Amino acid sequence: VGTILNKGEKTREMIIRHAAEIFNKRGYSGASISELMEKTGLEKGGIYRHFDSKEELATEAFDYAWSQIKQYRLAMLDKIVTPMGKLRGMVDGFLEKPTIVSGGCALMNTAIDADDGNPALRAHALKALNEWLGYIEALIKQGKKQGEIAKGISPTRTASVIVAALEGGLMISRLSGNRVAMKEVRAHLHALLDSIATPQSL
Amino acid sequence: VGTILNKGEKTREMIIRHAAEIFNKRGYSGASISELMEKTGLEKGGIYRHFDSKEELATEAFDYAWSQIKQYRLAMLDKIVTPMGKLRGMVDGFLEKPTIVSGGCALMNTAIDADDGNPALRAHALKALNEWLGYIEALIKQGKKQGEIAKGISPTRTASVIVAALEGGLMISRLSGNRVAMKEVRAHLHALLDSIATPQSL
Amino acid sequence: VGTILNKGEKTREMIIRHAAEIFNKRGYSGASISELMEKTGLEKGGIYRHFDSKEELATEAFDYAWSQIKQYRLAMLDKIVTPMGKLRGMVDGFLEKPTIVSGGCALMNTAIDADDGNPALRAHALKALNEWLGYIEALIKQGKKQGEIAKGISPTRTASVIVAALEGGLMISRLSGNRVAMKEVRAHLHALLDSIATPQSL
Amino acid sequence: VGTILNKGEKTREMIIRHAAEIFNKRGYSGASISELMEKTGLEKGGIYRHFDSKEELATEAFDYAWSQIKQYRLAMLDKIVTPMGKLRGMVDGFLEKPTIVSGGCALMNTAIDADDGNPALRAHALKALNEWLGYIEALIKQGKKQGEIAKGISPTRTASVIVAALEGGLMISRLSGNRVAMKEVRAHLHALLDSIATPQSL
DNA sequence: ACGCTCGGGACAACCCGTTCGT
DNA sequence: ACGAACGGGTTGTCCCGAGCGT
Repeated sequence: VGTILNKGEKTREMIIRHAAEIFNKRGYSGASISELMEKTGLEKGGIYRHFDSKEELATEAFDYAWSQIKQYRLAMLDKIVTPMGKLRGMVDGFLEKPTIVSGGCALMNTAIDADDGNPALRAHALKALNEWLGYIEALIKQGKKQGEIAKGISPTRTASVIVAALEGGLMISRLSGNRVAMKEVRAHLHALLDSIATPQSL
Repeated sequence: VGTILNKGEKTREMIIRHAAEIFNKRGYSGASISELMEKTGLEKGGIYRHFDSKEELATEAFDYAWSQIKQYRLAMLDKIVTPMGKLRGMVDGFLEKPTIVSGGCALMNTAIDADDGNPALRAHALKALNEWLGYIEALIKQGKKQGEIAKGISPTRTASVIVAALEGGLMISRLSGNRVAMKEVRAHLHALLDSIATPQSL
Repeated sequence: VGTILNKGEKTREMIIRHAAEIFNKRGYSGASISELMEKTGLEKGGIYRHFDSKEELATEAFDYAWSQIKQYRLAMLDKIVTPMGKLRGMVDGFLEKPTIVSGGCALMNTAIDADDGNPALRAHALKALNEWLGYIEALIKQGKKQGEIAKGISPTRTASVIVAALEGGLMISRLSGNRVAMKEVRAHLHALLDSIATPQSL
Repeated sequence: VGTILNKGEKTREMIIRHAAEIFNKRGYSGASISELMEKTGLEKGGIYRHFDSKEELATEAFDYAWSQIKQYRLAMLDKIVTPMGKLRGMVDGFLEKPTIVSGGCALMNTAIDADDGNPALRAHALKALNEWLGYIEALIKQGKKQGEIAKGISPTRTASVIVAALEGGLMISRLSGNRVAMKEVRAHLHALLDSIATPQSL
């Protein structure tokens, strides 16, 4: 962002950008270097100059995808000030734009793809998940401190439920080919948020 | 089950059984016929005698996995009579035994794996999903008819939320390596079920 | 022909009939037992009961094809009495019906297919070729004896030229997709036959 | 020829050279990439780098074989000036060196091999055939213009007959294992050429 | 005797990720 | 950054035999 990159670094970033999409669509073993060659216009040698192996490429691609997702989702919540507002905005954002990198949610895709074998990739996905959960938990705590959210509410539970419902809803919607499940999940989560808000904050 | 199978049909079923596990663990393109050869003890000729292609094998393997899951989950709920009881049992069953076929939930795995490319497999997963959603919706309707569930409750929403939360929770738990998320989701869903129950039924 | 065949022999003959067509179309290595299975409606075991190997099948199929060709071509010449008439009839017959077994001339196909490797098949083709050449040579000799063909004419040369021109013409015609070459060859061979006839016989 | 080739192009040409021989000997389906690997000393990857498929390899191999044949046959006729002389030289050349690429005449082999299925290869063979026929027809026309060949002679017929007889004769000779038929055909074609020559040119 | 069911194992064509010299 | 080559992997087809049932 604003960083000045020399030629090699720009190429590397360009490769990662295309790789992120390919890995997200095809999965680790379904992705192929040849498809990456086509998309980037580079030869194999040109790719392997920047990465030692497919696995390294995959992890960097995931990190890139996740950083894009974070950037987009957080930017959306930037102008909202209250924790509760941010939580509602996050839920709505998932319905409006469920997919940042084409191919679905990179976190879920990678989690499912890497959970048997490929521990390196799995670790990166886990880190991303914990960032997300942690962000929500922090919002809950902040909301409680600010009197916006009731004292008894468990940050862990709320975070788990929100992430689970959003991801599960996205999976259903993508498989069904419609947004029905996502909309239902959104309505449910708004109701959940209503229920954890303090009376005076409503 | 009690069916009498001749030799070929037994072999075919044995292949599918192993294939279900392999496909569920590795995904479609990560699965290889050679691994299936090792597991079954058969040579290629012996496998391809029963299936025309990897894709046919994959769809049959998924169908088998799904039938196993249904059978197990439904058997668990067999002795429960009320719709609400069945719903609670379903939620609890997911925590107690989240995985029937090793490698995770075959439905979610296949949904994620097949959503870009492989429309045949995707169609089978979609059918399974709709069976599940439909089963829950039917329980809700039945509960309403029996006065156990409040009239205003939307079967579609409830079904979507339950499935989404369970699957999303499972994804989180598998990635985290612990059952925290699953437990939180269970608690949340029980609260949801409490909230849709009629006062007198509690 | 008129022979009474029991069940096994009838099946065997039926297999050969289909095999002749397949081998003639696809060549030895291009032909596959599975295609033969489809055509015959038999399973592999049912085929291999009657033949020990693909090679045996191929040679028997060729012999069958050649016998069909001979039968057809000779029957056509049956009512013609003079040697010269038979020669002209043979040339004309090639234009009218260049192919008895579908896929082209079995003799040429097999000769080309088997000339590198597959000596058994090659031997059968050679035998067939010699039969044909011998038949023509015999006609020439008979024609000379009967005063229909000039004394100085070489049977070997005439036979070689006729067979070569007919087969070469057929190859050209099949490749071109039209009968031009066959017609030119026929005209030429008729001129050749004119030139070897004795003056009084014309 | 005098072209400067870089490494890849040299390898590619080397592969084609070996492929031409293999395809000419074994036919399309009888040829195998493994044999090509042995002959070239390359591994699979090294071959498939230069060609996308067996079919592409086969057509390029045929084109190469045909170019070799043309080059040799035409070089032989280079010092001969009259059309009639070139025709006689062509006929004689076929007896002296009937085969340029080992395995027989690539044109006839490919024509027979590809006439059922493999339309791409067939098209290349057809093009080659038409080049040859066209070359002879051009010689005939030129000979007529120069008064060396009688006016009434049909170029098409003469070309068809010459090619048919040569190819047919070659087939017989290769099958018989001797040159008898080729010699007879040569004698016959010389007589044919005598007969179409104008009196004064003899 | 005949035909089918089942399986073996070699081999087919082709693509993979990767390395290395230039 | 490319171009060339490697070698092991992929799915799938080949021909064939052993054994069962009719």
